[in-house]
Amino acid sequence: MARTLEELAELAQVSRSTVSRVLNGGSVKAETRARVLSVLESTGYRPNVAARNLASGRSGVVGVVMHEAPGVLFHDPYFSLLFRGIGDALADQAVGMMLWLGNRTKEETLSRILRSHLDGVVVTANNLSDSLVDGLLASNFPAVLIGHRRADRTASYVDVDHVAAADAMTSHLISLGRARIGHISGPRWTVAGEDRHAGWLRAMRRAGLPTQGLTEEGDYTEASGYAAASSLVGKGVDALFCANDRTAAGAMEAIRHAGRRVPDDIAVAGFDDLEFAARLDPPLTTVRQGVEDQGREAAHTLLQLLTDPAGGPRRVLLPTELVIRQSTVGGGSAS
Amino acid sequence: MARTLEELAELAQVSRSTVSRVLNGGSVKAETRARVLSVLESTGYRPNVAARNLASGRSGVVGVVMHEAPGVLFHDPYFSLLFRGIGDALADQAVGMMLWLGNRTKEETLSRILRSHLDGVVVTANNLSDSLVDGLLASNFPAVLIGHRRADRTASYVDVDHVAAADAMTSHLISLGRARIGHISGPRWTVAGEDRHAGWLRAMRRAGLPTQGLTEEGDYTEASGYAAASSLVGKGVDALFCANDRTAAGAMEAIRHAGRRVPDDIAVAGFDDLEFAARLDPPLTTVRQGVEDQGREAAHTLLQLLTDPAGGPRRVLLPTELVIRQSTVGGGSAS
DNA sequence: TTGTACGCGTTATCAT
DNA sequence: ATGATAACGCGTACAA
Repeated sequence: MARTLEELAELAQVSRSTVSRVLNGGSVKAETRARVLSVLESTGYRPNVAARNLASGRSGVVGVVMHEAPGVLFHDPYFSLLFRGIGDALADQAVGMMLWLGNRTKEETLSRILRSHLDGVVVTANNLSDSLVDGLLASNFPAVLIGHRRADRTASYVDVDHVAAADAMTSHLISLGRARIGHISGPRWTVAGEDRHAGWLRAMRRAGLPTQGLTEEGDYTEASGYAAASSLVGKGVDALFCANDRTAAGAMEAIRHAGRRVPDDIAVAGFDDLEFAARLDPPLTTVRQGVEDQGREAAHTLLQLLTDPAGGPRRVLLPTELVIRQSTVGGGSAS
Repeated sequence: MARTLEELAELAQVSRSTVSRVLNGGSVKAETRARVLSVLESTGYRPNVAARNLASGRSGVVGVVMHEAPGVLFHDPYFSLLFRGIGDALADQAVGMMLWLGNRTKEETLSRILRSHLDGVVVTANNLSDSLVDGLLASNFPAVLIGHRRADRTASYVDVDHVAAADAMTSHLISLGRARIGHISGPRWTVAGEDRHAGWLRAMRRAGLPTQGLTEEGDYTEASGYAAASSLVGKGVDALFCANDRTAAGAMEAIRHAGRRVPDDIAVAGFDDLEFAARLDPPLTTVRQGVEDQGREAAHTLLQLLTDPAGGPRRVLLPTELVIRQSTVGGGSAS
């Protein structure tokens, strides 16, 4: 049960430095490396995090900032999945985290973070403009954004390509022969709201289809989906692409109440592929985005950023997947 | 902008050790202390966490274990509030945390925690028996439990006195002249389910009231409240004490559907005082427990435990508060 | 009461 | 490729 590099070195008949090198990827003769690795393995050595941090000038703790109202934060599976991904990845690398959940004002949170000796932060920010993000970036604090894009190219972020995914979904609807395809967007001051709308618009224009009057702005809730759909149904849409699954659920309800059928009269598509989407009647066609993966990836990206700061900003776009179900392709549903 | 003890020492014309002493509460001459403190203040010094941890043999990171299914974990405001409290308190003390949210099996989680060089853990465990808790305690790992009581006196925990609170609420109903008071409990293998039931039973027996056939076991959901209440209404209850607010909401629904009125025919009380409780019709009488405070207190307790391990296990019972609203005392509601 | 000196376990910079 | 050795910043016996 060797506890220190020193002891390992003795067991492997090498110096501390060599052991440290094999641990951190220095250049070591293959034979020596193998010997050290076997000792490493047999002793179940775990490096002392505090010592490592001290020597390398880090704190070993990164911040996780989700500055949201408690209701939003914990009612939306999006954040919960993000949490799992981030927490899991960090725990895996034995790095601690500090949570900043909006218990205070953004200014207060920002100044605390900057003083907190954190190595870096993972920040969720769904709004196009966010003072906390601005402040963080302005101070050159190592940060990885989730669900946030910026015009400039200085920020590191992890996201999905909302525009491309929305375009793909809209194209799917078009390929089914639908022509009056409405869109219920999220708030246009959010990244997802704006970008998914842009994707819809792009696909529609490319196909030469009308877009005028076919957009309603919602707020990601079932209620807003219901209201928006009620209005759009009156405008004779034959398909609805909704900004998220919850909105789509509300829209399907409205369509049903209007005496129309899904998908026969109006096809409906969502975004997220939350668990309930597959259990709707009919099951919802939607875009699957691996939220937990986004969290995990963001943590990894931050750790890389810290390991190699010279590498410049990292921009990671995770893939999405079209999940085609009966809400667009029919399939003998009785409803 | 002094960064190290050394620099501070120079500024204050004392030695490193003296500065360290005023920081950690050693004995220092008042005059000297004042001088050091003023330097401390003016420089905005922040100790290097890594160095401190290394010197004192800690890791500076504590675990937060909420081994629950994602649905439960993030749909229940209980956990979200706990999170805020714990995270806030830890961030305040500049200590990091590592999240263990049940991404793996309990065995895997346990073994990882034990190898993770964590200083201690805060664990939520609502079940009377939990293998993760057992394993943690068996290995003498510094731990503070939340919402978990144990027969033995070796564990540290933070909780509210469910029995006393349930007794108080039941007594409130009794004082209103109600005599056939039913109880819809949580699952009896949970601490809250068992203890709140015990409190109800205690109050009823003390008052010499009947309890036979007046209990139904629910599972904290609205649906179970509805079902249980439907059954109990048939048994002629004139009051219902429910294990939590959600159950109470379901119960009120059932009572209304049965053509009875709240509170005129049947008084209803809940437990938790979640946000929606006050907005029910009629507003719900319930027991307020400061969940966020429990989280904050648990974090503090753990830090104390780590600072002074000789102090033995800490047991903290936080106060609860009876919140009397119209669901028990009437008050001119038209419904 | 105060200061000196050593140790904590790594990483990083030198020689070799 | 490998091995000494010097930091890293703090706590703390021990000495004064």
